[in-house]
Amino acid sequence: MTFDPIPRHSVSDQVFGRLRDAVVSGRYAADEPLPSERELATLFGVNRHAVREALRRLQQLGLVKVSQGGATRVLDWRSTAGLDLAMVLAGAEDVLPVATLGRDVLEMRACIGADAARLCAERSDPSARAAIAAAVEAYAQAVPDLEQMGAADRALWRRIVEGSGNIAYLLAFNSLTAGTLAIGSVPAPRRTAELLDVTAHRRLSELITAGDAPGAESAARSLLAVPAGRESESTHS
Amino acid sequence: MTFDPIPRHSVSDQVFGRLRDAVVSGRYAADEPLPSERELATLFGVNRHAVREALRRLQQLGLVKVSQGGATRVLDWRSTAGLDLAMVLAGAEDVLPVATLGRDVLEMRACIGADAARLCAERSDPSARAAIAAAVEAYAQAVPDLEQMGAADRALWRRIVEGSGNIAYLLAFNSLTAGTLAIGSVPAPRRTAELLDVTAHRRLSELITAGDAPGAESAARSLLAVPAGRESESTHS
DNA sequence: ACCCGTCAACTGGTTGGACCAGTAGATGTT
DNA sequence: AACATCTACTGGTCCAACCAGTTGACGGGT
Repeated sequence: MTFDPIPRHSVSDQVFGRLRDAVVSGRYAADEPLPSERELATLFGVNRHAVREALRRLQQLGLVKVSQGGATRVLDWRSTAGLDLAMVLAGAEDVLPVATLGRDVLEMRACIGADAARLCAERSDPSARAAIAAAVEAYAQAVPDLEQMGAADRALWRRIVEGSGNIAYLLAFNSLTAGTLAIGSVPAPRRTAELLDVTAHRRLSELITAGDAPGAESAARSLLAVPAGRESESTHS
Repeated sequence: MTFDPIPRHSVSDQVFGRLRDAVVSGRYAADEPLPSERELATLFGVNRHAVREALRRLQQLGLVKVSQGGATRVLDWRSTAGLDLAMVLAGAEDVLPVATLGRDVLEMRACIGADAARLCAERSDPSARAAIAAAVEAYAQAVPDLEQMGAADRALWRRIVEGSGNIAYLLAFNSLTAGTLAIGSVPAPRRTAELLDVTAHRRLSELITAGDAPGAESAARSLLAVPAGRESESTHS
């Protein structure tokens, strides 16, 4: 039994969360002006500075556009927000109108994972390959404990993505694994099956070490394949 | 000749830029504490609130970890930053130690574009396919003007990614196209060749409309293929 | 000599209020 | 109706103070 630290959100964090949910859930239409900073401050019962810090973060995410003199307007996040929104969306739970986000993340994970494995087999250096082999071993060691295997699996994929030498893939990997999204919200049986397939993981590592790019790609692809049909269950209207 | 608006950065924006560059360029090692907010404020000659807003944005990007009572520590952005860092990195120019970022973005674009085309052919609805066909036409209309073609091309791909129904792909697409990164910093001759191939674009649209998933995928893949070798030139040590 | 509680000197978090700067709409003139 | 102007907003910045945690040094205990 492990104790999770009690989450202590600062005032501006909470304001951020509220505004994020309001924007993402579509309570404000695109281009609609948000209440003024002073107004939000009184509405939330906090100081204006706290509101400003929250708005800065929303701006950073691409959810709003603030402009001096004019009102702060809501943006259409589908066209302006970056992938980082996915990790912050995990905290929004079923507020958002996208119940398929879990499937989407898995699909992207499969797509990038396969290509990263290919590139890794193509151009990783010996030390990176050694790290991958070691990660596979650590993964095999953890075999009975599912939670531990999950962590080891993630560490292994990180090594592979690092080995691909593609910074964009690495950053995307971070976006996809951060938050409890990919891990917690999709504990599907398929995920368990993937985790248990130690042999396939070993084989993937061997293919990469052998420099077999097409082989590594297809091995990774079949390992990460998203189960067809049976979309993740929706919890809202 | 069009006039770009003169960029007017607020104080906190500038502080953000400086700190971002300092962190990304590795001037601060991972886990190293940043100077205190009060100290930074006097160093930059600005108010503490401006520094705080900048730090909030850095935290949002995954570049630093602030904790009350303790110092604000720099994180290893390779393991904590999300894909959004890519769009902000465009402003960092040659500050960062990764000269291959342009190639990386193109690789990821190809990877996601191909899978999005596949999914789009698989499960897009008629209206989405009509939008794609229309976008192709608009693209063909712009044929002499390279700049206009670039814009139309981006609009077309957006339609395709939207048609894939994958939110994660859409957000990643935003991350990759935002900033002048993918567009400006890689005006390679290859890019021009891709833009001029109107026939291939038309064919891709037809394959999607026909619901030919494998065909659309391979068409997209060959259209987006990143040129081998000849890494983007480096402008720093 | 070592261990451990206490306390002071940091750190970030929050508040209030004041003023600057830019925008947009109402106002009044032509 | 068209236009300049002026006012009442908007966000941007600053100051100054205080709250709330963390850290490490100091000193009394064992």
